[in-house]
Amino acid sequence: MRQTERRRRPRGAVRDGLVAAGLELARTGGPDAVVLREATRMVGVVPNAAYRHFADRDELLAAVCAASMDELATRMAAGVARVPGRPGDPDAALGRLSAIGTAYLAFAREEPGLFATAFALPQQHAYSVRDAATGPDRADPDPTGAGGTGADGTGPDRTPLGQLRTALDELADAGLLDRSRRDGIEYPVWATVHGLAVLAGSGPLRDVPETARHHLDELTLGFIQNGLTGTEPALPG
Amino acid sequence: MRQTERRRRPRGAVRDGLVAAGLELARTGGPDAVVLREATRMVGVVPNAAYRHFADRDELLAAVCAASMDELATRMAAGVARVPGRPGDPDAALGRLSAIGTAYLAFAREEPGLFATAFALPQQHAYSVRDAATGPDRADPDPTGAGGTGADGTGPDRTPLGQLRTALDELADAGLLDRSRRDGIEYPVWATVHGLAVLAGSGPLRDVPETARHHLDELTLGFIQNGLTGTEPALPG
DNA sequence: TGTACATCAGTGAACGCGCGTTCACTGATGTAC
DNA sequence: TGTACATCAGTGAACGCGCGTTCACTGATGTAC
Repeated sequence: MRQTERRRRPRGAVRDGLVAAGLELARTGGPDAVVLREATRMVGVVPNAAYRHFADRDELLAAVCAASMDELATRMAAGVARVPGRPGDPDAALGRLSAIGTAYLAFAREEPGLFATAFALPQQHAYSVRDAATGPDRADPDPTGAGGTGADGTGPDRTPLGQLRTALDELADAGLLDRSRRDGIEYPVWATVHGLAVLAGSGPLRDVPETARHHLDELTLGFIQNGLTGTEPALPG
Repeated sequence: MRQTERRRRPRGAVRDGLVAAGLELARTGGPDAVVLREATRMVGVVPNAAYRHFADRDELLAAVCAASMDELATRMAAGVARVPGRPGDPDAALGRLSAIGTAYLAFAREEPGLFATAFALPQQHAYSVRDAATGPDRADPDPTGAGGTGADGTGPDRTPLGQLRTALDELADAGLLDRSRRDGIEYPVWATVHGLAVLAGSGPLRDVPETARHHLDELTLGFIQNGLTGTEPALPG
């Protein structure tokens, strides 16, 4: 590979490569590990070449954060899709809500670096999940929490919060969640799962052994279900 | 101040000063802002002087983390102490539990840097809350989550988790929390409050306006109370 | 009570490191006529 | 279809920065006799 190789890469390959490299760095060491020079090294390009594609390091980090969040959303969607049962079926509704929580916790445990990165908003450059989309269109995370189900013409809301809302709507449709309590309930539920993920991932509970960890997961998902429906969850197995 | 000033400081003053300086840095910018050289500058001492008191930067950070956690514990204890009512009184029990959550959320909101630092365990040097104690003795945070109320002869457990356990015990004593559900319930409750603190502090909900933030707080504390006692919390005001 | 000496806690100078970022450049690609 | 030229996307070299950390030192403090 001499100077003939200068422009062999297809359009956008370097940019995509930098984001992919940043994602690998984030996977290993979290957002702080997303080092611009290291990413260019991995792509096989000179450091300042990155500035053809990003204004600065923070903009690269924003892209990596968005990609991490997209990865989480994808895993959650896959977990939900794996649960059989028609909409309106109470068991299916409970199963899908549980799948959402389980996928969230599994991602945090299996990919702690990416999980931390997904929620590490860069200082300067806001990012939307849309930026990370490889598929068609996505909606913004609605950070104001104003509410609604995201049916604003941009397609289903694939963000974690959007998927949670969908599951809670289904729970209400199935008659398991009182309608009067539906409004805004996604935030306490989200907080509970997120809190456990953080405490057990990088927080004071990070050293609990795996069996106890699983127990905490079930205890917490059970607490949520009880808080929503007033019923204890069925014991698995 | 010439060379005569060389050893004017009382014993331990530099070490304490470094931790205090680190705490101020953490208050402003979180754990990453705890820069050894900057702390020595604030104390008015040459950079390598820090190595008389700490093995390396990480050990300084550990002390600052412990001090941050202690600050949180102190605020929680103060909030609980402000609630009147004898032990066993149901209203008082609910009030103290609520005070714990409120103090936790208030600390996260008012001191985001310290809150992040309290939960940013340094890589190498584990810390215990005992390290940060200015008063007599304290118990360790029991990171294994094995359980128990911490009555192991080391005095009352002032850690956040310990205080939460005390409040939940009182709730059970008052008959508001079913004894069969008491065991381990502190973890889902902790996770819920912690999750909201993180999401609203540095997470995707960090830009919600203050009134909505308060609404989220009440919604979440209400979710917890409902999950524990099966009763909706009384509306304030 | 006074002296000798070990220890403690600071100074001064320097190090290597890797980072983000800027500058002037050059060759390859795509477009207009 | 062929040529002229603007733009794009890379190179090469260098910068200043502040960091954590190490070394040899020195003066002040506390202790033993």
